[in-house]
Amino acid sequence: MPVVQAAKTESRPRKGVRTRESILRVAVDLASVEGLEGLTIGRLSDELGMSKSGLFAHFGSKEELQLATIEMARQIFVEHIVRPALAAPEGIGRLLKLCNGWLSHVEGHVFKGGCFFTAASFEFDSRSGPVRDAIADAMKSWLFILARAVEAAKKTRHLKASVNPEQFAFEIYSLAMGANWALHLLDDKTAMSKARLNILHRIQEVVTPSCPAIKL
Amino acid sequence: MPVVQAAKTESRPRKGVRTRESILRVAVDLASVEGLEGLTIGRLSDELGMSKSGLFAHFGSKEELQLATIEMARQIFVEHIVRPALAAPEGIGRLLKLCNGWLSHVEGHVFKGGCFFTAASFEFDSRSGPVRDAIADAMKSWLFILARAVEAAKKTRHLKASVNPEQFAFEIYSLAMGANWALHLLDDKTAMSKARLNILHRIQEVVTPSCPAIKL
DNA sequence: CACAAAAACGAACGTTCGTGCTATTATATT
DNA sequence: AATATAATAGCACGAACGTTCGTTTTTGTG
Repeated sequence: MPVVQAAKTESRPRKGVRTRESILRVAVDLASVEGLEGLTIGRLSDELGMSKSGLFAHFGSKEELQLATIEMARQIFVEHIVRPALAAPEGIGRLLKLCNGWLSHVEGHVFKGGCFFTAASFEFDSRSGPVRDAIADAMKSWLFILARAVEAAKKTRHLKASVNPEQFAFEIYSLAMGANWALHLLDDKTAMSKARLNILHRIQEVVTPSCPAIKL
Repeated sequence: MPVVQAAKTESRPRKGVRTRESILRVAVDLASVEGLEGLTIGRLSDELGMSKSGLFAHFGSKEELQLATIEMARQIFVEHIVRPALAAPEGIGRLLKLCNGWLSHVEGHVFKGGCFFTAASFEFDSRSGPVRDAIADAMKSWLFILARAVEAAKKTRHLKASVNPEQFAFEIYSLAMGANWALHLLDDKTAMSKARLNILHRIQEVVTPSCPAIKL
């Protein structure tokens, strides 16, 4: 009587989940360039040198593939931007690290085509369904993390008590999105440093006298 | 001997150009929702109750259709946002009218799916070719108009001399894009009024004492 | 090693994509 | 009203889409 074995701790994952993961890593990059709709099963299987049907079996539908791709992008994002920032102690330092991490990941090479979620946001913002919801969810989480960092920086008396965390997080993120836009669409190499100045300036407006010197 | 007749002034345009225009009006709305790649000739011809081939003949290729759609969107944008603002005299008033016009067109119904160009920007920002170039061109024009309005407001002594027009225009536009994003993806009804406050606040930072009271 | 389960494949489905043709209908001008 | 031209429709194409199926290969385990 064959029984599904509960995953042993530390044991090498089954072949299936390993391929699934490698598929999704490529899918994320492909989608960040071509969009989540432009992400095609045929194109993806070509890229990986495997058959369409073999790949397809891992997901069962295109929508499932899209959702899994979003989830993978989310993990990569957390790994590269959120987790490193959480290493810093709460306060202005962590907030700056979040901002800088986000800006770096846009110019850097975490995703091939700039920020995965920004692209996905504008692709699905006028649609409905599970994919759009998943993107919106991820974005709300990110804004929440940013807002919580602002709130914490208020608690450590680095930021003025008058600051509205959600509002402020949103402002900062808007400036960051603008930088992503200018860098990729307008090919403006100076966009990132300008954005760093913009954000720094905006933060500087609301720091308390007791806040240590900041830079990005 | 058939000769191509130069368009008589004030004469009703040929049937061809009339249908072409009505096609493009629908195309703009469709593309603002489904994206410029999602804009499909079959879907578009269905929407208009005409044949694929008949519609196709107007453009000769999908890329031409995309380019024409962008051009039409540009005209609509100018008509609804730029031209009304140019009615106001140079200075802070015109700048505010530009900002307000843009924000209104996002919540309003100029394009079905929010700002056409913002969506197109993020769809094509990692690609290359004529379509991407056309979008980038349109965006540069818009930023230029915005920056020129800032510059003019400096000349009229409404804004401080220290303001960098390009940089400032970019900041304002980033905040506006953020509002578009929050409204449509996060379905945040308060996004627009928040954005108005954000932008107003940012402008207020750089007005001169001689500048009249401003509001958005 | 044997053998069941999992994973990958190859071929084909019906549909839609963009794009050519040719024929027919509508328009505009003499 | 006749006629040349412009506009549209009809049909077909090859390719790619997402998806299904039955078969074969690979993998992990007793």
